Amino acid sequence: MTERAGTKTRILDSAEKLFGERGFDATSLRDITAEAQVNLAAVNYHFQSKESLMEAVICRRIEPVNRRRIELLDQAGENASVEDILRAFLIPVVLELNLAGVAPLIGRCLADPSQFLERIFRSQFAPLSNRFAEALCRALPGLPKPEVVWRQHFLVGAMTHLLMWKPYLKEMTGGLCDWSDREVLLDRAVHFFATGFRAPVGALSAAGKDLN
Amino acid sequence: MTERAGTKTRILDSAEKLFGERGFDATSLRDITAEAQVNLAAVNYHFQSKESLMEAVICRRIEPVNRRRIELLDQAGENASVEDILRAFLIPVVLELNLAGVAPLIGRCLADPSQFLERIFRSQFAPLSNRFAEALCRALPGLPKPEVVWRQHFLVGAMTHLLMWKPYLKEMTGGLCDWSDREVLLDRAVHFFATGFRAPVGALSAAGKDLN
DNA sequence: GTCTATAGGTTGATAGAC
DNA sequence: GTCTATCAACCTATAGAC
Repeated sequence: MTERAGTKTRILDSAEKLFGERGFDATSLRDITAEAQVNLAAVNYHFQSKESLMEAVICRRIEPVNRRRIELLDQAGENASVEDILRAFLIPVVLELNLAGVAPLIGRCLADPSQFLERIFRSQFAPLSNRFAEALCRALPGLPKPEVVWRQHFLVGAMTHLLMWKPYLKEMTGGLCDWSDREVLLDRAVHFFATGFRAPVGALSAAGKDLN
Repeated sequence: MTERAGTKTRILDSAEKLFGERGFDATSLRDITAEAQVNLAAVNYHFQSKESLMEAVICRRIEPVNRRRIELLDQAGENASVEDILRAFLIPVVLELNLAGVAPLIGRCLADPSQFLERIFRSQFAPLSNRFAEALCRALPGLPKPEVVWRQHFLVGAMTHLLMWKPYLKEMTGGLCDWSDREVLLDRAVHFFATGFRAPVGALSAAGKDLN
């Protein structure tokens, strides 16, 4: 950390930062090498192509996050509550992600449907989603699987949005919301989504019309 | 509709389709003119620049959606329930959006934080968000405003994700989820988020640990 | 491993004929 | 309003010296 990092690492770090800030297509290899203060050709030496670099940048951050999620899910055991499951899913990104630039990057991956990112998604996220869907079905035996998967889709969307707009959130909300206390944010999200997940299926939304 | 639309309209239609499918940066003006079967120079004649075209494409779809949201919110009245408010927010996109290509486009706008789109966001979404935040605060008097805005952030994220991945959702979920019945999807989303919004604040998420 | 130089293609934008 | 032709800038990727 105190020493100047190697060329390969510096390329990954700069690419991570710029991909997260501007998106993949809007970031050129020249932007990256300028930021990393390395030669342009070094990118094609260490990585073969821009796509390979993108994949390396993404997997470097997503793999440990998803490994950790599975680890926490396993720790929660067979009888995990909805809260336990949601915490296992959210803690690695909301609480444990140390580098500020990583959040927007992961958000981009989930927010940019393209042929390339779909491939990444399938290999990195699909198995994870299945594991969590199973756990949620066990914790909520009254809920049909499609309902669980829909609600999981809502959860992933909210988490993605959270990550994507993290740098802009404070000014967007006039200072009302920010990421300064991650533990509170985690509790807030877990509480909100656990309540939603526990909503009994079948009740028409209009049913609440006369409740308040 | 039966007649061949004007050049300007065809450019807007094609740009809308391609921007939604591939994103803004990944779509070139040449892609658009090829799809629209018009000359490249026509873009710079009818619109001044690519950015102006983007703005025109976005505003053409978002303005009526947001106008309709306000209209439905006003119709719901002063004593609107959470469900009423959520329906006013979601109906114009989930139920009333007729063109298939519009959904991914709107998703992109909310999923691509950039200086340019932030400007669009501020002008198109910020006033709307404030109106809905006020309505939600009125419907949920026990909830502090920051909590309402956080939960609104979750809602917008889920809706964005819904729109973005609409074309891929069915295969992503192994056929479990799709947009074929929009009314059911609307009810599902309204019910889920209304339940979440009604969650009493202050309860620690861990409190649910022993509930099931 | 790192550099210079450059190939080969694409981009957004425009000038000027019709 | 619509076209052809073209510009200058940018891109990714690579060849080859050191």
